[in-house]
Amino acid sequence: MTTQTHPNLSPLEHNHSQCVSEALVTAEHLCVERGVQLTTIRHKVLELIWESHKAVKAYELLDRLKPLQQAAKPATIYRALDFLMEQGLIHRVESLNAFVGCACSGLQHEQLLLICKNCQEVEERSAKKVMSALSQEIKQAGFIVHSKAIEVHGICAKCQTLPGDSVNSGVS
Amino acid sequence: MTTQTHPNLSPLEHNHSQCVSEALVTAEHLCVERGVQLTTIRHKVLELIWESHKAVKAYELLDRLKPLQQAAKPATIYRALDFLMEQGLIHRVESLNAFVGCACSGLQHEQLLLICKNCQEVEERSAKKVMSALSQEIKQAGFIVHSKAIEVHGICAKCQTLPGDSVNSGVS
DNA sequence: TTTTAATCGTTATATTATAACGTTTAACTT
DNA sequence: AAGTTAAACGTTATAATATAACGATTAAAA
Repeated sequence: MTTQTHPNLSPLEHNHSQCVSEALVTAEHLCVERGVQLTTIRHKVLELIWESHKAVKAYELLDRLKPLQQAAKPATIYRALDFLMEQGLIHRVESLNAFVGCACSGLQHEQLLLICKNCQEVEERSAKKVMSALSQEIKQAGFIVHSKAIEVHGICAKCQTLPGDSVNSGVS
Repeated sequence: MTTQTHPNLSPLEHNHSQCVSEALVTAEHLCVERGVQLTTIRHKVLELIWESHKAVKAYELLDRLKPLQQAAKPATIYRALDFLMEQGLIHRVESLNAFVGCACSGLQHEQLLLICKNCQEVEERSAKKVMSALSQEIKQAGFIVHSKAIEVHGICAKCQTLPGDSVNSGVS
């Protein structure tokens, strides 16, 4: 297995610190390019989100931010999340009311999210064929798109190989 | 324009009472077939949801149920919604925390939802090509699906032809 | 008809998110 | 560099969404 990227997520199975630093460096560059401020708070929140590839809840982030930022309140987190979403640095997982780092920051941004019920990790896929079929369908409907959410829940490849949890089996 | 179905939604532009009664009759039949109880409360909630093709919030339903059901409390609504979702009689719109009647009840159930930001109506589409591309993509990822949510926000065809609201323009 | 399971009533509370307003900090203007 | 404006943040309060828990009632099964 390579250590370059996250072929199938999980801090244990890829070089996660590299994964994180890539994301942070990219975020820093993008914010400079765009003339927007990746403030200390925003940077910290982005780091916290990137601690794993799991979808993370706003109030969980708040709990984890408080030790680093005494004054942190719900608004602190939600403002940071709003900023990070506007900049395409994180995804909101609509079906979980949760958030996850975006590995494709700055590029094509609406992605297929594969959300594992067992390990909570979220895999992003650009799914080009899905996206083009979707664009066609939308065009046929005469609909003007503002945003898309394509979220699939189930069990990821990694968890399928694991024993127990009575977590396997499902519908295609 | 035909009065048979909802070619492009909105109670004003199709025979909505027929649309509703079809949905209710289908629901009643399905529940009998399945040996599950479409109780008075559940039936009322389903009717309320079908009052329009808009996505409707749980607490809005609660307010509208109260006059018909004195004892209604949040749990009353959420229990009914859970039942209706289990039976595939409604969709949960994940990106709005809201609910909408399902016109395809009992059939293939995971659909593309086109959600209009202007009129709040939700158009369901089976989008076969999208679904098959999605299945392929998921298979490639080695992922086992439990559920899918495919939600697109934007402006529906009908609202595009309307004046004002500075609601048009968007990305494909 | 007894037993069991499903549904509902009720109270309480957890979770998620936003509003509003004043203060501080950063960026822009001259 | 000083004054001006806009962005970000602190803070309090509260709105909106959702679930837990437990007893009472109703329906179904044995």
